[in-house]
Amino acid sequence: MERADPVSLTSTFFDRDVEVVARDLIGAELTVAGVGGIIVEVEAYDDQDPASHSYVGPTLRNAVMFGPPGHAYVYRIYGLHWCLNVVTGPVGSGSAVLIRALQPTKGVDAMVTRRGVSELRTLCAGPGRLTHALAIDSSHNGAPLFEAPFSISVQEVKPEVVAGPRIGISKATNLHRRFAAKGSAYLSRPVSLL
DNA sequence: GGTATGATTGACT
DNA sequence: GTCAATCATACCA
Repeated sequence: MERADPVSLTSTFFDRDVEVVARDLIGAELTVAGVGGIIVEVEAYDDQDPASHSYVGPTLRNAVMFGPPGHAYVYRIYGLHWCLNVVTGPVGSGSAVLIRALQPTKGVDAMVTRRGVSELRTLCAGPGRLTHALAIDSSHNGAPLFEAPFSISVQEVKPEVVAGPRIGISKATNLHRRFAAKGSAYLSRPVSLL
């Protein structure tokens, strides 16, 4: 049988508007050292967005967001979890896509061991869970996601994408900048219709 | 110098 | 449903 192979993404993919990249990332496969899965949930942020870390302009913490597209912005949240973002273009726009949930496909055993749970549904369902499962931490901050140990590739099947309000923020809740694979069982939470 | 606050999760009532 | 864990950053004195 014939089928197209997955296409690995390069830096140009990320050098576009943050919402466009966010939608296109749904259904792509993200792995770190061969461990990961299909991206099923993301959120978009930029420097015009009161809920974004980049809203206040460049600082030591968010410097990576204002750097080249395709690089990882990793930060600690609530003192105990890591969150993974992909910087998007153009350079200096302070925009990034928060990766919120994966459907596990590669290296499931390794992820189960790291997380200490075996249910696939919750293995990578949430930004903190996902980074734990893939062993992502501050050492990856600023690293290019289109080079080893990272890999992002577009799959042959593109899920239908739905949008809704973002999760866990108190500002700009009217913006529908959360994107998810419709009907996926691996989301951190169902997409609200608000 | 001190203090308030989160793009969260897991445990518990 | 409520709440503690735990710390880098931001902001105020």
